[in-house]
Amino acid sequence: MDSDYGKLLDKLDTGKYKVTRQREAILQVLCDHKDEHMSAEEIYDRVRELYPDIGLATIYRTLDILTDLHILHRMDFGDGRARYELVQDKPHHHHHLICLRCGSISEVKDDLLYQLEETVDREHGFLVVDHRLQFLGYCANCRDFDS
Amino acid sequence: MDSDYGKLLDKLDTGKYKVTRQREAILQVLCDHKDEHMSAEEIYDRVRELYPDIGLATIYRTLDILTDLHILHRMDFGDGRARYELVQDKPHHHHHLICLRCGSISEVKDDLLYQLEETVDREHGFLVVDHRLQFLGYCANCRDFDS
DNA sequence: ATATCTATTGAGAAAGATTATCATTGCTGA
DNA sequence: TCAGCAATGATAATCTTTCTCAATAGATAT
Repeated sequence: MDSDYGKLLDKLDTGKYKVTRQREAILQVLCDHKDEHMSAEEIYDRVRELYPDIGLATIYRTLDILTDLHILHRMDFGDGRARYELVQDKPHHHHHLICLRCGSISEVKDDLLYQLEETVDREHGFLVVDHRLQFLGYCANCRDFDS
Repeated sequence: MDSDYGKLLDKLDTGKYKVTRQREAILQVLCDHKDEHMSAEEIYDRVRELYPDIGLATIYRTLDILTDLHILHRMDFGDGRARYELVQDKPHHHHHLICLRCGSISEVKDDLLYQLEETVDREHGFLVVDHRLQFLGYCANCRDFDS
């Protein structure tokens, strides 16, 4: 485990921000659901099991902070709400498979895009710092259904 | 020109939908600004120059229809609003370069992703029907600035 | 042309996610 | 203990998009 609860706490506790019980609870939830791509609302629901009186605004504020600290990645899958994912220590580039039927989101590892980024730099003078690649289609469970 | 105003009108006039003056004005604007990636609000502002009394709801409704008819592509660049692009006759796959400084959006043609889609099918059983690829970085004009 | 039948429209309300406001709470350090 | 200040919770506000509904306008038959 390269980003368990203890390490996340350390990343947050750098003097700039206080380690409060609300923030601890949020980190705990993120850590317990590493592989899901939760929305703010989903995180909110789960944090309230640990800290029932937390406010939604605190969730949003904390997610902003964690994103600034590069503890979290904010992603947009086009469903009208942001989703969050823990940043891994080794920045393994991966892409997302979004099922158009059941909405499931899974991942593919891949680094094939480096050559493409070079082309973009060379031919368009565009300096790439990040990319987003999403495949839309039907997952293994859904591809054999009609509708 | 493979998708000028006349052709667009024909695509809309298939019996399922009526060709109204509002819809004509919207098609005109889309046609006159082919290479921009306009939001609904931007389209609204431009259509009002041709048809001042049009309502915003009509813009949204028409963009929905045009998207259903595959005349338009709805895209999400993560800035909190949908953007639209005319579908070209030949489906040349292209990706978007989004400048983090000035917000400009330009395009790269590329088909390098086919092999990746095959891999995704073979190794994950995921049937790809579309993809979204966006590069984030700094365009030629902005890459030499500090902030 | 006229009447008729619907699809379409415009205005405004409503929804849903996110951000801003502000009084209150609770650390922290002298 | 007290002062100072970051953090919090409740709620209002914002922003894009969708919904509702009465009024309008296009197409067709007369």
